[in-house]
Amino acid sequence: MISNTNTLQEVYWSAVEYHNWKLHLAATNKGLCCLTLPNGSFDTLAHWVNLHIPHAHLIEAPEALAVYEKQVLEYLQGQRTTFTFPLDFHGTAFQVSVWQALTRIPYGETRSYSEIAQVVQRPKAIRAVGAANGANPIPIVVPCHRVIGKNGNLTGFRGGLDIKAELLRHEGKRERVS
Amino acid sequence: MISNTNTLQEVYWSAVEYHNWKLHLAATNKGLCCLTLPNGSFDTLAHWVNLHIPHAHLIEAPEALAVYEKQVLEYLQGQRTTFTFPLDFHGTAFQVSVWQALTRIPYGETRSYSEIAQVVQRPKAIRAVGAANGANPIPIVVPCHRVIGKNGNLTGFRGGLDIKAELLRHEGKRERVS
DNA sequence: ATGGTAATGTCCGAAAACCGCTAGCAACAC
DNA sequence: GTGTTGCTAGCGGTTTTCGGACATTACCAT
Repeated sequence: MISNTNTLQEVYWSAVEYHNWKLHLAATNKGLCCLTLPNGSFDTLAHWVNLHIPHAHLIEAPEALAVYEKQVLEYLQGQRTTFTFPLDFHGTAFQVSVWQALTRIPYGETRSYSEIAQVVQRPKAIRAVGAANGANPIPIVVPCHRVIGKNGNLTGFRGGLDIKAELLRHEGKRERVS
Repeated sequence: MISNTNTLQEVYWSAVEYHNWKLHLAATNKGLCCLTLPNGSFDTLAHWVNLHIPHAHLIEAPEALAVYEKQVLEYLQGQRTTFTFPLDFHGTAFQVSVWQALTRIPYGETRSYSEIAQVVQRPKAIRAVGAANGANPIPIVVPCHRVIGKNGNLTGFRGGLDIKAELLRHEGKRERVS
C-alpha cells in the first residue's frame, strides 16, 4: 500500500553491552517498545519497528534511552527485581492483555501457559498465549521467560532456550528440562 | 492492531450539494483524498477513510475543503475543465499509476481500458486497469468516467452507469450504450 | 504410559475468486 | 460477402479464503 501522507513517528534506539551480551533497545516518547536479545541485531530491531510502527523514523539517541539501559543493566547485575519505566506496547488487543499479565508475575516465580490464559479471561486460549509470548517485543522487562509448561518444562523461548534457562537461574530458579 | 502510540492523522471532510446531487469530500493536509458520488453517503466516506488511512481522525471542516468544493462546483456548472489542487492518493503502486494516468486524459475525450494499460506499461493488465478504475477514490476529479470499452460501450461505473453517461454528456460526448 | 484430538489467536503462504476487458472465432442474418 | 451477436479463453492486480504452524493443555481411548 502506497500512501502519500507521511505521519512520521520518531523512534529512538541504542545498544547496550553486558559481559558478552549485546542488547538493542527502542523507545517512543511513550515508553520502551522493543528490546532484542543476544541472538538479535540492530537489523532485528529495525525490522520489528518497520513492521509495527508504520512510518517510523529510527534515531540513534542513547541519552533518550538512559533510563531504560540503566534499569536493565541493574537487573542483569542482580541489583534490581522490578522495572519502573513506562512501556509502549504495539500488538493486538489479545497480545497486549497477555503482555500486561506477564508484567504481574513476580521476580523469581513462574506461571504456566494455562494460568496466564485464565488471567486474561480466555481459559481455552492456551496455545494462543504461547504465540503471544513468542511475539513479546520486550523480553526480560516483560518476563515471558517466567512462563513455562505446566509440567515444569521450559518448552520454548524466542531467544533460545539456553537464555531462558539462564534468566530463570539468575532469578534463583532451577530449571527442569524433562 | 492496537498501538499505544497514537499517530493521529487528521482527515477533514465536508459535504456539498449541486441540484439534487450530494457529494462528500475528504482531504488530508496533502490534498484531496476521497470524493463520494450521489449514490454514496457520509458512511461511504468514513468507511473508505477507515480502510485506507489507519488511525485517522475525521474532522468536519468545510473551511479546509473550500478550494476543493469550489473547483468541483465550477466543473459541475460547466465553468471549469481542469483541476489545479493537489491530490493525496492512497492505494497500491499499480493503482496510483493508473489514477495518475487518468488525470492526463483531457476534458471531453475518452480512452479505452487497453489504452490506459499501455500508458502504465502493463499492456496486458487490462482487466486490472478496470479494477483499479473501480477503486478510484476520487471520481470526477480523477476522470475514470472517461475510460470506456474499446468498442465504445460505457461498460461500467461504480456510481451507476447513468452518472457516467451524464458526466460524459456534460463534457460534450454522446454515449453509445450498445 | 501413550497417543490422538480439540480448542485459540495470530501470522503466513498458497490458491481461488473477482473484476468497469479484449481478441478471436463460430453462427447466423441479410 | 458483410455485419452482428455471442461465446470463450486468457490476461493481471487485488481481495478473500483456507489451511497449517506455533513457546499448550485436558481429556479420552487404547
